[in-house]
Amino acid sequence: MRAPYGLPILDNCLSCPVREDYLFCNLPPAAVQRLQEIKSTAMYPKSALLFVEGQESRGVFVLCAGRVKLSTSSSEGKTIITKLSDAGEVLGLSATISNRPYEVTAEMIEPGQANFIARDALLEFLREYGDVALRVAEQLSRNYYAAYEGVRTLGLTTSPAEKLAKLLLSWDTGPGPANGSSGSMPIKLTLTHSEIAEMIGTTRETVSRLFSDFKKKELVQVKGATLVIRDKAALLRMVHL
Amino acid sequence: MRAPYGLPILDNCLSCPVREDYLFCNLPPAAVQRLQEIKSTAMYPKSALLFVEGQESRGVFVLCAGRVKLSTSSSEGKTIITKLSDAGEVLGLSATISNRPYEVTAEMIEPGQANFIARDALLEFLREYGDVALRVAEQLSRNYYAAYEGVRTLGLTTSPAEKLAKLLLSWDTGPGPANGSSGSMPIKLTLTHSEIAEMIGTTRETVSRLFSDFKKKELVQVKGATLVIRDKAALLRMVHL
DNA sequence: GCATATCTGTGACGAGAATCACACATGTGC
DNA sequence: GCACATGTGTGATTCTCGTCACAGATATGC
Repeated sequence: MRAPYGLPILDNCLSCPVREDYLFCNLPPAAVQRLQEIKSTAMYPKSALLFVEGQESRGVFVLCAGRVKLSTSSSEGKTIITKLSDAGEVLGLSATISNRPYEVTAEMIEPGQANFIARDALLEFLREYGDVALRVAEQLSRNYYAAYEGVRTLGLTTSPAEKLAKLLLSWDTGPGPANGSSGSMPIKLTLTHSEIAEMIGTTRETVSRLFSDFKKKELVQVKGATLVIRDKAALLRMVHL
Repeated sequence: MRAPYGLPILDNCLSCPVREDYLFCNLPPAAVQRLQEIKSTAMYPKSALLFVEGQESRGVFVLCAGRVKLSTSSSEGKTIITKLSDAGEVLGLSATISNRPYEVTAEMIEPGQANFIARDALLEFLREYGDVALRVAEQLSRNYYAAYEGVRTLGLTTSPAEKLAKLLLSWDTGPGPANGSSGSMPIKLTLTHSEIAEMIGTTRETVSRLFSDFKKKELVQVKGATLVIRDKAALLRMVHL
């Protein structure tokens, strides 16, 4: 097995490297064995498409390494990014389970690796391991809540400034929720301004201007692709959800 | 048993008056019997609240008669209506199943009747009747798709005019999808302009002006609380999703 | 049927974001 | 290291839509 795109192949890709509460984690050994049999692993370069909006759903992808952006577009070419997914997440689940076309497009934003599980094999697997089916229900419920949060953000937020503040805060992996004060961990900016605009439903220029504003007001600090939140409290004050 | 609010009590409230594909329809007799035992029925006047956003979830409501609006608000008082529910629908399912607080507020917009099923009884019932649990998963998936559609509408639609056109079309129960021509069934307007504004994320004044525009352009015709779509094709042309 | 509350229509005005245009910076591949 | 593609910053301009204000129209309750 080759390892294209300069990445080592991960053999333990289903062994839940990050968190313990992912869909296929902590399963009985027999189930894990079965999963290993029905999955197929592939490497993907940056900007590879795992699946495309409207395409007949074939199965689910379990992301092992790399990051994925999920997006949807109007016929007029306007695009919104609905979610960024990290290693461990399962993509295409709702569409596969309910046998509808993929509702979003999944594109790698950095090179990575994913396991594919075809629908038929997955359904059979779920029939065999009932408790995993329950996990699927929970995951679907999480999907719903995530989409619902999107509705709240898009529907209740007035200004692009507020949306950007909310987005930056959602990226913040600070020292804990109770710490409303200033400093925070640096954030690696993997998205372009255009993509950020697509996440908050505004234009690229507006995002540029907002970053200028935020820097001027010393809310954030940007150095290359690294962003540091300097005044988390002020950002929180901007968000009225 | 009294019948307040001038409405007769519906005894066959779980017998699926409208469609056959609702959650608790076409169940085996034993399951129906069990449901009858664990449900409790109540009448509600207009603007009664079945449950409130943020409130600890107690169980689900099966709407028998009347209509309900589901909404969520920001701390600043801005409100969006996420959905209007009709008789037959199950309210509060996601929150109850995943044991989270209700994510929306459910308010009667006309007097009606609903069956309440407490969480514990529901979960026990689902454990006993596994195929109903599957139906629940399907319903959750539908909830997800509905919320996802909301994201698309709010995120990809540019103008309030387009959103209103889309909303009116969604209310249209015309002679079939293939008929893109003019005439359509009259629509009973149950919402105020303020509420319509809350559905499409704009202001009351803008909705008023849009209706004026639409009337002037002979897209629609309004007489009292009755709205008729006169030029469906033109409305469709306005919607670019 | 009258009084009061709620809803609707419209004008004037201004803030703020989209659009267009272009210069400059930063990558990326060869 | 150079050329080209991609990304970023910023001005000038336009225009939509939110806000405020108020008058008239409908409901609603007593």
